[in-house]
Amino acid sequence: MSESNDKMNYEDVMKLALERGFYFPSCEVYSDAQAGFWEYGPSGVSLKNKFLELWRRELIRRDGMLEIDGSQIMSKSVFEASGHLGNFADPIIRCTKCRSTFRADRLIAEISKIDIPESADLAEFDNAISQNNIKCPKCKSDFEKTRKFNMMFRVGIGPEEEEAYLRPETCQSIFVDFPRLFKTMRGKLPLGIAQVGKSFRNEISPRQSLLRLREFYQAEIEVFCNPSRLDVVEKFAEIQDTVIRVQTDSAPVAMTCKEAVESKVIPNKFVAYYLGILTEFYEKTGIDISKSRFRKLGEKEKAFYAQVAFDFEVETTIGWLELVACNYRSDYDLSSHANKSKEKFEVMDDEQKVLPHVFEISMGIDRSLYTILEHSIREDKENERIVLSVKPYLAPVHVGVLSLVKKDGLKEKTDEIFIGIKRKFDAFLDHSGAIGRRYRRLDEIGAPFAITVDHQTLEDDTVTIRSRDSMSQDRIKTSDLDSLLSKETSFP
RNA sequence: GCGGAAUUAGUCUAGCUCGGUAUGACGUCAGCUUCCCAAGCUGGAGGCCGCGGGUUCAAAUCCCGCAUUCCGCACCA
Repeated sequence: MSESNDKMNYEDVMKLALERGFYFPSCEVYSDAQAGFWEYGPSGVSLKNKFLELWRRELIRRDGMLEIDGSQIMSKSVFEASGHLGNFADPIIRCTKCRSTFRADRLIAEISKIDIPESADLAEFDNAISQNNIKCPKCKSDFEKTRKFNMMFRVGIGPEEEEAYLRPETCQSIFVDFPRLFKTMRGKLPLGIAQVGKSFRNEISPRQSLLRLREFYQAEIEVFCNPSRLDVVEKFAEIQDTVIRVQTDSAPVAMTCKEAVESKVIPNKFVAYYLGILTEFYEKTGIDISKSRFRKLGEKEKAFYAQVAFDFEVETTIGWLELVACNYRSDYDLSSHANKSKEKFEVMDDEQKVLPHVFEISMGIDRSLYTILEHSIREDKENERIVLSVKPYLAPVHVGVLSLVKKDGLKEKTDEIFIGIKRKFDAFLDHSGAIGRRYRRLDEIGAPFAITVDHQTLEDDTVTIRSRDSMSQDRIKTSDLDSLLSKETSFP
């Protein structure tokens, strides 16, 4: 890459997304469209599908995990057991005058130094506020009564509107399905169970398109393990020399997985193994790994169910973005569901009956796709073009099929070549306009190749194939197109 | 949710002060031209000016409400 190739920012990605069909606001023709909902267009869907195929290859198949597809609406009991009905709700207070909203527990703690657990009875907050004479910090007025704001979307099922919820994370189906899956799929610990799907959170202020949505995609992996065998990991050898970047305090430090375990930065080989294969996966997405870190979360930052937590974050032009939450959830989930449902969640491992612990790799797909776009898009000023230099196997379009000119039978020959490859590859046929313009369009959606039919094609059945990044062209036989494209666009 | 700014075609934008149904560019489509990198020529499509209400003979323009977007704050599993 020469120095004229400039990296681009959030605005540039947004513009590309709108103009080229990656993503755009949901319901935009109606004025009552709600914030926090976005649609993927054709280019976005194609990128997402390929990203998920890579995820399946690099994590699911590599580790022999099971993938399921659960319901998005789940019953009240699930979330009573999971703790989301109690803990996913914040006690909030609103000023009667300026209508500013605050977290009741945090404001009380800040002003009067009294710690009230956020799950406490609402009256406790009201009492503390009146006894300590707490007023709105902005306008000094009184507060309304404390109320709970739960970030789950409630839905009513059937004519009686039975209480149920849109899942706030996909993994709860994995936990409740675990006993059946372990039995019927002949499970053995450690066992990874994965799921891709939508989750729903009623965010107070959704922002920045794909980065904080109310309806979003997660790809979650829950690895069930025997907590006494966290350092007995045969596969560890595969990734012991893989370099990961870990940040425990001020700055990320690059180290191999082996070093991370030996220096106790990562608590055990089991966790290190998964952080290792996750890093290898993200390297293959084309995200710049030198701008990544596993940030170890402090006590206050961790989710209510997590014992140890690392966030996989990547630096972008709008700051560090959390792409994956890696949580060691211990037996929090399985024991909660066991207690609530009275089902047995213990399994046999090595002649020992255990209630498995869970290590979770909870990936935000939308944010990952944004980051891939931002790290791939560049302005090639020398050639006056925007190029999306994504990995060929992730490109929304693999190849453009162009006629140099429309006449003299070139159009027909081009159509014929297009028909020959369009089922196997994401190919885009284009006859209209100047050839340079057509190349530019393909550059913007990241098509790694363009094949062009010219007069010589009619004579010797060869075409030129142009590479997106170098703009250089080679002449090849049409009979070699299939094998060349297969090789160049295949997953690593 | 609070404060500030904004919202005009696929994208960017002029017009708003001082009311008379909208400007330009890029893009897009068709044709001509051109055998290789956003060229040129001709022609076309595309806007209830974010939504709703008010004032007025008349509203993109003035007033009110709402929504969305962006920037801060707060929140963020």
